Amino acid sequence: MRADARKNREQLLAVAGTAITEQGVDVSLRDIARRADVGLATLLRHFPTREALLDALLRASFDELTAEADALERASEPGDALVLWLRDCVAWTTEYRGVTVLMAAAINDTESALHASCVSLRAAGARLLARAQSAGAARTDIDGAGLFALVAALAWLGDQPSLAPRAGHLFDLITSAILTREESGHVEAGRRSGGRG
Amino acid sequence: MRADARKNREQLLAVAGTAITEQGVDVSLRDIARRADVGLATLLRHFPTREALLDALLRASFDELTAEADALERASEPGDALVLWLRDCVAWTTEYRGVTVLMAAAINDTESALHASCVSLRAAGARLLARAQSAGAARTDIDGAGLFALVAALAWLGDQPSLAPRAGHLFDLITSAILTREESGHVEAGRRSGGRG
DNA sequence: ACTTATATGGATCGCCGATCCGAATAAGAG
DNA sequence: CTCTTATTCGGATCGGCGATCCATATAAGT
Repeated sequence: MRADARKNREQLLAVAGTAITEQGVDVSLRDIARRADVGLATLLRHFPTREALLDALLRASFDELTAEADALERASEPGDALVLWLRDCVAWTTEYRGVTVLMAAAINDTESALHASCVSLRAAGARLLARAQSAGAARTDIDGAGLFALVAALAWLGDQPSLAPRAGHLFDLITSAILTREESGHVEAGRRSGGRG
Repeated sequence: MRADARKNREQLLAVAGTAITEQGVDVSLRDIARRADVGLATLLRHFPTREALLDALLRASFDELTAEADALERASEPGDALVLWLRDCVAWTTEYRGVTVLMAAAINDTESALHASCVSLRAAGARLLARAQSAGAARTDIDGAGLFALVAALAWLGDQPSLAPRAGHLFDLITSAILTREESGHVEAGRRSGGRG
């Protein structure tokens, strides 16, 4: 890639990060281009769609989340690991207002630039879930796709200003519904209705 | 109101109903105006915002839902009444793709034309919830606003094509988490994991 | 220094909702 | 039935959006 192209690309990503943090993922692409001292056409050449821009911007975060899932899978009790990871996923989305809707659209759209990242995330969650289920810590009538949907719904709640105040409480309600209290031996791991910051 | 104005208003509502059923609540207002053989300005004079149009279009449905809540409150077991009503609320939103987001925005926005309808709906749910809680059929760590948020999240799930297939199952999961199995006598009322079809 | 492949961004397109205002017209008075 | 008037209408226009085109500018290699 030519040097000026690389510079513009990086400048665009930096500006996009700021703009999206400030205004959410629906921020005007024209605005981002302006703030990056670049033409709209240049932005769109580097990132043909809003999803492509987001993918470039969030891939690191996605990787962190899946890496964290792996770490928790090795280090924590199955039930704990699952709930802690879900909590972090939901908390992460709050940094990027509106990203949940795009992810929900991307998970079944192989054309979307966000598709692969979303699939990876779902897979990471599915592993933690399966482990918890094997340990008898989570109910077995749910799978990775169901878990993804549940997390998406909770993340969406956090995105709606009027509903966000209840999001933490409803997170606890839903996660304790996932963590079985019937078959598991170590029930206490599931009763973490502490806080969620 | 002048006769031609009334006629246009009714024509607009009829066309809007069709268009929204076909394309969701984000359908172009210009499109609605065109299909109603009316200028865009005329549509916007009758309904200054998208919310105003929707309120006029959906008020009857809102009233039906609150009336149904009253009926269930008189006729059914507290737990049953709550869950049946919640199911109907979620099912209703599926007829108007995208309406959930607007309702979530309206519930705390006194300026929105949908505000009053949303508040009424929340109040109806709160009554059913309080009754179930008094009967020991529902957990007491949730209130009307929490219930509204939960229903909104479930409705939103149904709106996302990729997540909708899980919406029914997750509805059962969440409602059975609301219905307490600890303090209530008639547990069976809560185990309605039948269909949601 | 010159050539060439690459990258740029202004201009333009079709779309959106919001608003303005002269033209059309329904409704009431004489 | 005619005339007046207040109401309503809708074409035109505005600013903003993302998508696309293409003449210009420039980095990189000879």
